[in-house]
Amino acid sequence: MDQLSARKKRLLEAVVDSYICSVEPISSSAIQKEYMPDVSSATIRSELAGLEELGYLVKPHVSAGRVPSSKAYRYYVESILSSVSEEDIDELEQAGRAKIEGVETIVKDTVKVVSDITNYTSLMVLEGVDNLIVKEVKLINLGNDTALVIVITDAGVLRDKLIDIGAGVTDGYLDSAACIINDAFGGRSIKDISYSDTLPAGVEEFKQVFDEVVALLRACKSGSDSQIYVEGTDKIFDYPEYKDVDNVRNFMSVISRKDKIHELIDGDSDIEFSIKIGAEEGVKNMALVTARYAISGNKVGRVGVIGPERMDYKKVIKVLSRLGRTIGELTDKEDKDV
Amino acid sequence: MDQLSARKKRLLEAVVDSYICSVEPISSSAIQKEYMPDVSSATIRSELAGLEELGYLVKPHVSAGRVPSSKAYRYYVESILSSVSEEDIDELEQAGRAKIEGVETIVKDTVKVVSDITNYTSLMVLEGVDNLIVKEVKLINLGNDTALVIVITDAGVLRDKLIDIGAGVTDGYLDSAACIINDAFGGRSIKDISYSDTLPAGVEEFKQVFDEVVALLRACKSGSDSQIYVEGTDKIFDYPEYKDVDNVRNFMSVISRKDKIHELIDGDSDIEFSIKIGAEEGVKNMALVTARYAISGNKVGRVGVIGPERMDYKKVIKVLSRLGRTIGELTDKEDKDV
DNA sequence: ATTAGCAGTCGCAAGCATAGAGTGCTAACA
DNA sequence: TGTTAGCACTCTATGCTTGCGACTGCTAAT
Repeated sequence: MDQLSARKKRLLEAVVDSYICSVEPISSSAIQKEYMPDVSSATIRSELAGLEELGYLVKPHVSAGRVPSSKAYRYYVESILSSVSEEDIDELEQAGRAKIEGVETIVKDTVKVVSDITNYTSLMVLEGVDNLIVKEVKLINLGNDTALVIVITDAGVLRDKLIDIGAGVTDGYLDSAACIINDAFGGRSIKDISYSDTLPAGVEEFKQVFDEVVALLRACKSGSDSQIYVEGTDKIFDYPEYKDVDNVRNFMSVISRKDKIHELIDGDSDIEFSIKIGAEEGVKNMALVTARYAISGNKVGRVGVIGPERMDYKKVIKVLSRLGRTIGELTDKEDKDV
Repeated sequence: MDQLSARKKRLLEAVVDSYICSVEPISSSAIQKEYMPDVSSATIRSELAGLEELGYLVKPHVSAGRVPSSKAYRYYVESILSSVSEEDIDELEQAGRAKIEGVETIVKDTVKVVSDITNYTSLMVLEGVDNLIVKEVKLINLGNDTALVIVITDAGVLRDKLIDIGAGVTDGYLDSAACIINDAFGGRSIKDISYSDTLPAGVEEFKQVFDEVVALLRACKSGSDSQIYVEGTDKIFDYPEYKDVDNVRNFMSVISRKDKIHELIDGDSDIEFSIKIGAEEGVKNMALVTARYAISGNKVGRVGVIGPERMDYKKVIKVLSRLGRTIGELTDKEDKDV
């Protein structure tokens, strides 16, 4: 990142701030009035020209004011982040609730709350399930040759699924199978489980069930099975950039394609804040801000918002960095409203 | 519905058909060329004027052709339906799969398939869960003072949820509770279960669990808990009417609000095809076509599509009325593709 | 280094003329 | 009475011109 003079920095921030709220090109005189009454607009103009040359600002046309480029937003965000990280970043964390609610409920609540307080479309990606530890696998006979498999991890119930078992299976058979499976997998992390896991010798009769469970656990591994929750899709219509159908379409095509979202945040799973801005980072005319999220101490994925490139980064980052606290207050409040 | 002359009927259908594919106002001469070369455009004009007076057609402006009104679409659909119902309406039905897949999976698959073959946004509403019969309720101790409740109905696993149980609960306690609960509810339909159900005398120790289960079953009753699945949201961008952001916004506001969708189809649960067209029926500039759907013989809700007012009703109705068959072929095909 | 002043550029809205599409009406016709 | 040809009329869409307003970039003076 370039080294800017103090004044250029202030200027750049002024442009971004102004633009974020007005969504119209910012002129030199506007900045002078609101931010720097002590220098003339001409001075500001020449500084702005410098920032433009460096790629931070763009002119829609020659007689218009300046608009921040994606690069400007990135710079802007950088400075917000550096000040936040000194202050306070909580690990975004939901403890306790996991026990009673299950992962899915927490996720849905969280997404809703984030969308409501930021007023942007929010999303949550479950991943990093890899690192959860299998506490127990339960097999429940449902009759009709089917059984329900429940995987319990240290972060709560991870997944349940129906599997087909052979005809005439008894509860006793399932109990034994469960024992064997728990002996094999209990205490292991999901990422360690693979198709090369095989039955211990002497209990070949449980092969079918065993294999089904292995397949299920494998399917939990990141990618193939990871869920994405989106909330507040219609919030984007509040923002003028989405008066343009192309932008809306673009937006929809991102949030409705799981793989696209994964592509965007893949590889950032260890980063506190992952921030993607603009076409160069895969989100044309948009920004995607996500933060790491944990339930009962286990990193399970990322929460964040997606919206216009000129989104209110300060607010979003603040909300995300305090989510653990905020969510408690917010859900309490909502319970009363409803 | 008005009684139209045979020629007016043909004419009206011609206009709707043309408009459905061109999405541009239809002129008298265009109709003459394509549908009625045996009469002059002047004759057609005077007939069209009649249809306009009856409210079936609208002119965007005086020197434009005609565009069908919502009323015209309703008439059009009526005639399609009457011909279909004579032919073949299968009960939309998924049997067998329920056993192994669970309700949710089937629903998700169905919605996807409908969206893919119609090329419209499709949705499915689970309701009428009321009529399912409780086969069994299972309680599974997960440790940490929590238990998993699984409700098994004649249509498969309906719902599972974690509940909080008192400390120090044993498996035996849960087994006994399950017995009592099954004695109370087994074989009954969900709609019959209410808060006035109380524990039999002499087993007050199970009150907490019992009450939790009642609450859960109550929550399954229509409305409070009914799920809506939507697929293919971005399909609408293929249609020119959604070049207009207001329409998109409108569309989004419908499909992202559960209550709105319910409002629209509430009361139609027994109707084979529920078709809502235009503002007068709650969907401005849109049409919503849904059909009854059953899993293993139990009516569980409705599947359908939502799209522009001038959607391809023939195709949609055909797809929906044959869904049972189609879905089999389609999913087979997809499995190969993927 | 900063500034005032000014020329230059561009977008945007309004005004106007024109071409094209389609209708409604009327009078004649079968 | 239903149908038709012909014509006047209306309205949209497009392109062109013009003037205004909003900025900027440059230059010369401080």
